[in-house]
Amino acid sequence: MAVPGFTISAVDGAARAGRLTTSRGIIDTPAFMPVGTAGTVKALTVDQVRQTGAQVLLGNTYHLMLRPTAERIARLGGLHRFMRWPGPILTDSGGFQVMSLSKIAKVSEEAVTFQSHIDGTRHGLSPERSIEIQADLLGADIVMQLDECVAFPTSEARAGEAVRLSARWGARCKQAFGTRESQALFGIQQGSTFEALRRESAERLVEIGFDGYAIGGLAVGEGHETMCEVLDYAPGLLPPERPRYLMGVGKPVDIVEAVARGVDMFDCVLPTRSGRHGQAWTSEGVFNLSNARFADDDSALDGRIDCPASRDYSRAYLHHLFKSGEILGQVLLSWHNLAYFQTLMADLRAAIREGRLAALRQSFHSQDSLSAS
RNA sequence: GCCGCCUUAGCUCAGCUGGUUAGAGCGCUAGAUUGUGGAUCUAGAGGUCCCCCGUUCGAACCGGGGAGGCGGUA
Repeated sequence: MAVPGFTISAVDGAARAGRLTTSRGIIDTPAFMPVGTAGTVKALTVDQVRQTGAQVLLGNTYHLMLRPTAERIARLGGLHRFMRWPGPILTDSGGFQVMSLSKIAKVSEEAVTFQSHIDGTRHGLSPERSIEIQADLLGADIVMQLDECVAFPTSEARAGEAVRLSARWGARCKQAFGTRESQALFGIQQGSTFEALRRESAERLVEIGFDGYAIGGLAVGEGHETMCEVLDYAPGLLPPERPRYLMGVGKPVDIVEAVARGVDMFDCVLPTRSGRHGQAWTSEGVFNLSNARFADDDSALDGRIDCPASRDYSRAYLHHLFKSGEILGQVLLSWHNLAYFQTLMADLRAAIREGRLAALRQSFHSQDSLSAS
C-alpha cells in the first residue's frame, strides 16, 4: 500500500468519507488542516489546536526557509519536534508565495527567485530544493510539489503556461522525492477556470503519479459561485482512489460545497486570521464580536461547540477583550473558530456516512442566508 | 487685584500674511479577510472653531467686550 494509505469508507453522491493513514497518525476525511505558516498556529498552543480535533497541520516552506531556516530546524530535530506537534504535517511548497509575493519574485523554468520580505536577501527555490526543504530538512509527512498559482482573472494562454510549468516542476519534484517509506508527495492541478486546462493538468499529473492530488489556483478572487462551477468538474478529473485536497479553502459554505463535489482535504487561514480580528464563525452564523451589540451580551460565544473558548466565555467578555486590544481575545477566538471548523468537518463526515449530506447542505444554506441578511 | 498663556470633533491637538465644503491622530460605528508579508486594511459618523458686538466683499484667524481654564505675582 502506498503511503499514506487512503481508504474510503462511505460515499454520498460525489462526497466521500475516508481515512488517510500516515506514520504519525490518522487523518479522518474530509479533513480541515489549520495553517501554521511559521511553525505555529498563530496565537495557540499545540495542545489547544489538538483539543479542537485537528489531526494534521500545514507548515510553509517559504517562511521557514527564510526564518529560522530549514537547516536550523533540521539541526533542532525537524519541524515536528521543533514546534512540539507529533501528528502529521503537510507543508506547502512555496508556490503560492510566488503569486502572492509576485512583486519580489521571478519565475523561470529552473526555479523561482525572490528577495526575502524580511531582509531583502536573494533566494532561489527550485523543485528539487523545495523537496529537500520539505521532505529532508523539515521532515513533512505530506509534501506538496512546487507549482505556479496564477492570479484571477487570467487568460487561457497564461493559465495554460502555469499548467505546463507546474507539470514539469511536478515531474522534477517526483524525481527528487523518489520513493519514501513514510512520506507522501502530492501533485497540484492548475488551470484556473478553464475546464480543458483542468483536464490537461490532471492528465499530466496522473501520468507522473502522485500519492494525492491538490486542486490549486482557486479561492484567489473568483468568488463562491465560480469556484463551485470549477469544482463541478475538477475533482472528478482526479483519481478517485487518491485523496483530493482543495488548497486554501475556505469559508464554511465553500467547504460544504466542495465536500459535496468530492474534495477530501482543506486548509485555510480564515478561522485563525479572522479570529484574530474579532470575527466569529459559529453555529448561528458569522459575526464580529467587536460590534457594539455584544457589549452586554452575557451568552456563551457558541454553546453548541465543545470547546472551552466557545462554551466558557461570554460574548460581552470577548467584546471587551477585542475593544481593549487584549491578546486573550485573539487566543480565544482563534481557538473557537478552529473548533467550529473541526466540528463542521465531523458533521460532514457523519452526514456522508449516514447518507444525509443533502439535508446538511440544505440546513447550512438556510442558516447561512439567515446570517448574511 | 495685576501680568502672561490658553479655549477648534468624544479626547489630544494642527490650521501659513483673513480666501471654496475647517483637518490629523486616537476613540466611536461598520465592512473586508480563502495554499497567512495582516495584533492588518478600508470606509463612515461626528464641529454654534467659548459667547456677543464690530471691521471686511469675505473672520477659526483682525479689533472691543464678556465667560471659562492654567501658570506667575502681590
